[in-house]
Amino acid sequence: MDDTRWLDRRQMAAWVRFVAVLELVPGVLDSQLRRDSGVTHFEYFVMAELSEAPAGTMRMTELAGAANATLSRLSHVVARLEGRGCVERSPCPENGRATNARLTEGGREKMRAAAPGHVATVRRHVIDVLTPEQVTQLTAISDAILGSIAPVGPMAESYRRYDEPVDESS
Amino acid sequence: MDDTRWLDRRQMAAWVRFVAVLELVPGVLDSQLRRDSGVTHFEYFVMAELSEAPAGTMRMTELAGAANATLSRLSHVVARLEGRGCVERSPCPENGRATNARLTEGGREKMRAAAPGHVATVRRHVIDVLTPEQVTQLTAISDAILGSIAPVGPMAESYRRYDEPVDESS
DNA sequence: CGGTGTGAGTTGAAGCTTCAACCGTCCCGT
DNA sequence: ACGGGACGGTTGAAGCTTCAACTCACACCG
Repeated sequence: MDDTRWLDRRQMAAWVRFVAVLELVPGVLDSQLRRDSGVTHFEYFVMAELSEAPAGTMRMTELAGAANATLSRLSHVVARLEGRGCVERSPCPENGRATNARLTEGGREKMRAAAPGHVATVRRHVIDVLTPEQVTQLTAISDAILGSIAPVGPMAESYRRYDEPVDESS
Repeated sequence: MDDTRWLDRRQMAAWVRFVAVLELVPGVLDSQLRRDSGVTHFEYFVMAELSEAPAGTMRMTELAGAANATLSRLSHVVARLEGRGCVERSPCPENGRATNARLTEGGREKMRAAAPGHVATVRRHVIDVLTPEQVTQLTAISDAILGSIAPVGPMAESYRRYDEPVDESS
């Protein structure tokens, strides 16, 4: 009847902590950004992706992939950002059903203002509390987890963006 | 002016993936549980904590700590669970301002039904895609991150619950 | 052409979380 | 004994995400 393979102690130890991280970290990121810059972490991340794209422009679907979000969620968020003048939408000339989102100068300015505080938060709570080896381990662990979630997802490639130009293992 | 220490390539590689994990994993947990058992992951987790407490009972504040949530969020969720007959609330006899939450038999039944599918999901997307060493690494990494978020939080201790020894008494 | 199907986005409602204000209880100093 | 805090919890509104339905455009088949 019950052939469930339950988690053993070591696995539970990892899982309860990981769940806590999943619950708490987003809140920390959000509250720092909202308090200091009036944006959510997701809004920030979306604008960050746009800011790295050529001409600050991306198709909605592509942007959704890059931001790990559904098209619906992205659509709502971009609508909000557009209302605040951070982003502009325009129909894609080549493809009548597609929409392009572009980061405005105002949006770029907001990013410049928000970035230092955000990076500091990321360091304080994640990067700087880990050893360099742990940072590497976190990359591998995240890759493994993501691989099981988005087997051949459209974004699989996009994570590699910051990988070592010259692959040298230690 | 700008003395921000930006993230280097290795750090960015870790961060973008970690952000993706933070965005995607909760959705996976939620949708499996909602589809198969009609509960959110947070509801499940709250009931799981209750189910391990003596008499299936905990004070709201204690439960909030165990579930990594604010009291407000917990209060809303427990109200929902109470409406569905999974949990019961009663004023704490010893302390007039405290409230006890207790898992009902119905709630316990729901847990029994939901647990196998949930554990399978946790394995499929997290535990089983990692090597045993990575599971250990994830524990340490999560601990480090949590330590920077809840410096001396009330829960700091509760994560240790599943640590090594078999010294569990009830 | 017309028809069916799929891709790209948008929208509105419903649900959950967050935020701030609030109420009752307990503790403590005077 | 009493008035101010602090503690424990609840509540309602506002905000964000999810879900399902819907629109419009391209594509391909006959």
